Amino acid sequence: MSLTDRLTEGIRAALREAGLPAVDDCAWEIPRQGEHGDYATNVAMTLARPARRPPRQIAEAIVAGFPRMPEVARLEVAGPGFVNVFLSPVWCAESLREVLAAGETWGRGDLLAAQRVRLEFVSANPTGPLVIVNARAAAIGDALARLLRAQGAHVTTEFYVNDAGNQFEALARSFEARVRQAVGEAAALPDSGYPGEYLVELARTYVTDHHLTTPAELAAHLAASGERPTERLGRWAVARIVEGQRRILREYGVEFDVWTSEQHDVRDKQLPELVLDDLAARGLTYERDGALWFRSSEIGDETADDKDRVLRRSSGEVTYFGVDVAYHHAVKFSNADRVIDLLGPDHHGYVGRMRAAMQALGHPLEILIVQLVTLLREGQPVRMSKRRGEFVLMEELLEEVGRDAARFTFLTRRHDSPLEFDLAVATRQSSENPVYYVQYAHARIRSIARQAREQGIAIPAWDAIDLTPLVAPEEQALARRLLHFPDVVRGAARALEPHRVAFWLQELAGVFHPYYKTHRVIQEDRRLMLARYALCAAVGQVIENGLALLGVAAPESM
RNA sequence: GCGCCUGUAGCUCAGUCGGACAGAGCGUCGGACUUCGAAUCCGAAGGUCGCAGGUUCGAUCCCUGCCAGGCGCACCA
Repeated sequence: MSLTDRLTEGIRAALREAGLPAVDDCAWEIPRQGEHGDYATNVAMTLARPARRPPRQIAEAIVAGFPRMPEVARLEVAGPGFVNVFLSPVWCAESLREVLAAGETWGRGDLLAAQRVRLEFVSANPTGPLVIVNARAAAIGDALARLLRAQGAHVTTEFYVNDAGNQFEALARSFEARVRQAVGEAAALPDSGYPGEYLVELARTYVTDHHLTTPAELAAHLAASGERPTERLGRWAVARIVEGQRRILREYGVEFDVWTSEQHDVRDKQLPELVLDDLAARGLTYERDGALWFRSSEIGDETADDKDRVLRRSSGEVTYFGVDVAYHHAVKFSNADRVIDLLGPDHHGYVGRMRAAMQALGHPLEILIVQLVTLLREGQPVRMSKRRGEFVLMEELLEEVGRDAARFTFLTRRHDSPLEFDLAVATRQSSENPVYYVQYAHARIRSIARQAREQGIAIPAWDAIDLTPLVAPEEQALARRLLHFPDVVRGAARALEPHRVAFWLQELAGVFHPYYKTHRVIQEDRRLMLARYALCAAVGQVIENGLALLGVAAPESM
């Protein structure tokens, strides 16, 4: 049971004692002002109406009837009726033992125990290299997976490769034109093609790999395969592009459990036809103008769609929407209790119909929109458009800014807030980036351990260390802050907001650095030294745990 | 026209379930290295929380309207 749970029990006991109405839960907040205590609750104010008594009077009764607990030094009534709790300094110092004993598990919880979660993110189209917004989605998605796992969830991460339909056709035809050009043939890009330079390079690789130098050789080569040339070339290009995306993500520290091919795993298995029949049997569709429509506008709550959507075109081809509905129903929800999709901002017009379809099928789909990244270089906007072939690659971001700094930067913003990212500024300031502030605190702590080893100082087991010398305000502040960590992780997991962890780590480092500056660990007073050593070890452990949740390294030295 | 997101310090952004005096980083200005790492620390300046109403003990937060910026509104994906 966590500290706040125990405090809530104390409140409930006090309410019983005073004959006041019971409460299920109790909102504990950490006051900004130190003089308002370590924890505060407004429970007396919320009880004022049902109990028909003034809030301050209720608060007085709570304070009078609160049971004695080793955690709590004293309580007081403040302001309009807050109950402020002051923790016992001795108990706070002792609580470090719990952090040290828990080690890398400190911060984990069971909020989502045994829950099966399917989490899809990035899922960039296989029409070119990954760009900045993909890096943002990857950082957020990966951190979410780690957060949910830390709360006991079984998470399956997925990258969905949209290698079918019109988009694939456009890519395949563009690539075919580039290959033909590469052997000297006069071939024009299709109107809706992709003009980017990368396809030119990829075509060059293709003809080199296959030892093709003339149009005649290319023609013979394509004829020999027996496949439709566009199809063959398109498949080859997609495989190469997806492999490139996977490689960059791996360098970024992001690995997916499942890579799904729309062509092989969905269309070839006839899932759309099966699910569309199922939808029709449930009366959720109708035919009009030769097409099959989904009754989006009639289904679901007020957040649902405002018009009906086509599932199967009059040509007989299933739409992207139809395929997606089928895949979510037949695969994702059949293997998971929760499905979370991270989508790009260009998809938010799509959310309504998808949510309506999932509601109709009884599936609680959760969709997070990762907002746009506006890329700047020296304050000037950089257009990101695959169609114009003018964009900044995720690979360049990793080279210029680095993996840890990039990930941390993305994780210090809410996912639904548009982000401005100035490459030049990020590069110039990289040594002052907040991520290094946090990492540096960790490296300093490890440095203390190295120093102790070099000086031959023996560190006993944590149990054998007396922690009562930790009475300085800075030491108490650090110990109390470490107690918050499990609550922070739980809150971030519940809200699906990893940025809370990133901000909290900066605050922790912001308390540690001044402490380090003014309080020496290694010193003559052995009792004090060991107590401080244990405190620093606990801080280092929590920084490591927090950074691990974000997929950022906790270096031994920098 | 309709829908979604956003509007908080010069810039980039936090602000939990409505709570006490509005927060950080960067930038600016002024200081601190013979002691475990100066990627650090100490101090200062910097605010009409877009605007106007409403709800209530209390609103940056919830509701309504307006203004501004971004994005989306296909038998595309």
